[in-house]
Amino acid sequence: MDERQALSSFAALSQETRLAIVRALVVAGPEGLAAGVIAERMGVSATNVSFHLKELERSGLISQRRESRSIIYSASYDALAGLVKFLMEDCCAGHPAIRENVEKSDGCCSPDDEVASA
Amino acid sequence: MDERQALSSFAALSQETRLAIVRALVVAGPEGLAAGVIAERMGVSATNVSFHLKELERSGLISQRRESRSIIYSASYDALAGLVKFLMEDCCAGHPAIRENVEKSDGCCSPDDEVASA
DNA sequence: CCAATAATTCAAGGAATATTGAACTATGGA
DNA sequence: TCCATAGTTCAATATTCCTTGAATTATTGG
Repeated sequence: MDERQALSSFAALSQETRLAIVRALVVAGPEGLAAGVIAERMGVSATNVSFHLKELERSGLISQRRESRSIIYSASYDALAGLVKFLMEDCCAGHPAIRENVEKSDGCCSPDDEVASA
Repeated sequence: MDERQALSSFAALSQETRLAIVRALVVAGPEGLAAGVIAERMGVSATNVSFHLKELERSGLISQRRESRSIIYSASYDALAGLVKFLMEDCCAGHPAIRENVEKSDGCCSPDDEVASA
């Protein structure tokens, strides 16, 4: 992930609706969600969700595919992982202690926990 | 780190000058850098750097202290670590594989490498 | 106290983003 | 073919963000 991409990703994630969309898509997994479903869940208009989805796609955080009448969006795990890495590298540049801090207090998921489901 | 803080942090990091400032401050360490030094390094006016520093402080990513005539800014490692964690949790919410991916390809710094310098 | 240094705040203009409704495109079924 | 469904694109407006120069505040040295 180069700086331009990171800047664009941060911008994409700095908007409430878009952050919520990314979260929903990450939870949804590779199957993704149709634009209409996303709009409904977020409580925004079709026009508006379309605008935000385009922004997210432009930054590379999500991708789309057509499936019959629907357009299905899904999270780009590579891009998300790349962004985390970018942030970590910036942190570590100064003080490795941060990295430790992140890993120690990680209440998210342990590496060997649910890997079977991937 | 709650959502509001994350949104604000992403917004702060989505601007070229501000991202460069954070990087410089992370490298500078706890001693930090004076506003004037930052302005000079970034090649922007005093007014402009002041604006961006205020934005960064508002989001909690940096903090300031006065030292004689200068105002010294330094990175908030806690906030940065919190942001990394926030992102990781969003990732992991869907697929733990991402976390593995981040850790595997991390060419940044190993936990027991430079910790002595902290 | 006065001048110099270091920075911030204010106000104004310009640029980029976000929101909305109307018009348009693509797909699938009767 | 015609219609309904699912989305997008367009154009206009509103809002927020960025930049700049001028004025202001805080600190130190003479």
